[in-house]
Amino acid sequence: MDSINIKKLAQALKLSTSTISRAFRDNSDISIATKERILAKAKELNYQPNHYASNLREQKSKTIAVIVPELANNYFSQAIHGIERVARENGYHILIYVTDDEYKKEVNFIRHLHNGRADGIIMSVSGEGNDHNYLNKFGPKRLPLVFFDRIYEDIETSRVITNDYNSSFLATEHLIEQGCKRIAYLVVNKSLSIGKTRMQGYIDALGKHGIQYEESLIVDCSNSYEENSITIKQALTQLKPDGVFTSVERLAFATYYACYDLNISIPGDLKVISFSSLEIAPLLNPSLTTITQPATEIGEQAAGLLFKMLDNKTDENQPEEVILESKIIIRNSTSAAIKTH
Amino acid sequence: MDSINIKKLAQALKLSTSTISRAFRDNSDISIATKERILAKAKELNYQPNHYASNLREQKSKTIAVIVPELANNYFSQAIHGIERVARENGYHILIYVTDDEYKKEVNFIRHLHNGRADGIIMSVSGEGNDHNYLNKFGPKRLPLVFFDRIYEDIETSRVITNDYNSSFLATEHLIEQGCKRIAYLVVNKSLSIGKTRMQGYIDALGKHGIQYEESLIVDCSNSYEENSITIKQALTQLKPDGVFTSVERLAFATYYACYDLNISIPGDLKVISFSSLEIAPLLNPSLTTITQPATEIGEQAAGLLFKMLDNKTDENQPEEVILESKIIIRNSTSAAIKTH
DNA sequence: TTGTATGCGTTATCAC
DNA sequence: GTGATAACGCATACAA
Repeated sequence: MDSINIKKLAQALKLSTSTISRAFRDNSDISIATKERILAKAKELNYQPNHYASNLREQKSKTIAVIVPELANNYFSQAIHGIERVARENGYHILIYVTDDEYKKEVNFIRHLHNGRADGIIMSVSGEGNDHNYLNKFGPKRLPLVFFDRIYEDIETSRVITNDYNSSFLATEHLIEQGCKRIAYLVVNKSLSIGKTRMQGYIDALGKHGIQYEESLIVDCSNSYEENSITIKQALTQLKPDGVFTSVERLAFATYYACYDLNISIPGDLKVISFSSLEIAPLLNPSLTTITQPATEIGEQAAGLLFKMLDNKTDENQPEEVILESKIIIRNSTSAAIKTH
Repeated sequence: MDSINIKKLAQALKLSTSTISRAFRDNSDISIATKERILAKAKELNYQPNHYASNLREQKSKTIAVIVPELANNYFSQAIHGIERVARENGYHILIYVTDDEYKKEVNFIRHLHNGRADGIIMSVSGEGNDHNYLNKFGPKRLPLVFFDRIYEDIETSRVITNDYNSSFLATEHLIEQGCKRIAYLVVNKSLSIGKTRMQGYIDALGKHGIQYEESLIVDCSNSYEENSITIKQALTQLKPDGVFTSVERLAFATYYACYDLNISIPGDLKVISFSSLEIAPLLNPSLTTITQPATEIGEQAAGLLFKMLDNKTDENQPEEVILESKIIIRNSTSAAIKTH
């Protein structure tokens, strides 16, 4: 190996390795002169303390892992960006893991992260339907963990969520105010906690306005584009709703496509509102009314909570919960006017 | 520390650490019985070989770094997904670095990656305008590097690109065939190699069809949404183009917004085509004609090239170049018909 | 302020 | 087939 290391740098400077080491840590006392001499030479020889050796010594990795169900989704990419920003400020690196909504991958990732590779985990979960007690099996050795958006209710740990119940309630109410009487609710997985909370807001809003809740109007979709296309078209033709509330952006898109195909006019025949962080929602045809979550801020807050835990500023038995507000942005897809643009 | 390590596992089983170690590597000879006994106990105690110790020993990290200009962009998130998939298959982990298009961050990331943290780098560059010779300063110690999409022409290393010249030529020709006579070209940074290549296709297509190239029709935009909005509105009102070709998806969105504000009808008054990987381009108002790059495949191929290098299957002096084809998908934003929708 | 010695957790080499 | 030991590169306790 011709590569540089602390020993060679020490030799080149006729110093000991400990002095070199000190030059790279802030705390230790070392004369400014030698420190500068060392740093200069280090730069010249392109030396950097080996990350793995340092971390082995210090028992921490300055790395956090981010686990998300998908990447090609505006919400998650924005959230990750937020996490990235905060992590970078704190000198941390970020490992990315995508589960593709597969529970097994999630379990696998988490398990393999418990080998020192990461100091903490920020996750939006994928396996609500499954046994997620696996997280408790790590006992006190479990890495600091922060949930965001999609959480496991029964795992005690810090979390950043939005007020989904409220938003759903208001969204449904908005549709009602725009004249909708038969509002379908499209969800990816009814059993997901996020689906349940959002659904409850929908149900309660119906109740408040004296509209009978019909279970058939809950349309359970999947992660497959093709399947959803069929499901949604069936729902539209058979149930004949005059409003659709989708719990995920993807389902709003699918609804749009279905309406194009079926010649259903939005918002004339059908009004659509959706959870979505899409920045170009105003450019859709028609522009989409959205419940927009503060994705970037969610990421930042999640990272903030994790760093608090890493700094031992959080009582383990008192996980923190941050609840952020989403905004309903009304656009043409729920306009009471019949004519589209 | 109550945490588990190889020594404690060895004690618990009354075996030596070497035997334990062997159970976790594939090659060494070890009796099946003890191996299974070890793995079982390991699972029970939740033991995994410490990543940092292993990597310090083996001098590799099983980690690759991905550096991109931005995340909240369909192209990059799809590309990263592709990289992720291939990396995972090979048992590698992924570190993400976002430069926000800042050259300094890029240099900083790269420099700090040369401490063993990553075995290789996949990057779409941000600093074309600057001195990127810094990459050569590492000499033979430079980490294996693969460029994708945005590259430095003068750095010799493997790369995955699309045939931008061709696509631009065809895109421009398409606008001409739809009746455009004054086609503006919107670019983020003229000096970027990717901007230049794409621009040349535009210029040559004009030439082929006997249209005079006007430099004023090249509109140099920035990364700021507000600035671009002003720039584009000015360009539309002053230059009065009847077609716009944008080199980045973001500029097409900005053009749409500008047209909404200025009451310019697309495609009636102005036809728009853009490089874009947006999956919902059909849902825009009007649906957007795109040059769509195979983003996921680009990511997969880039990862593939990197692993080839890591396996020493690439001659260092013979970097590989993969050129993929983009597809032009014609939609309403370039329709010859006057009426939208 | 600087140097010496030790150990972080693992794996490879060499014995047995 | 298994065990003892050195070494990976670094950071700290302690000595000087």
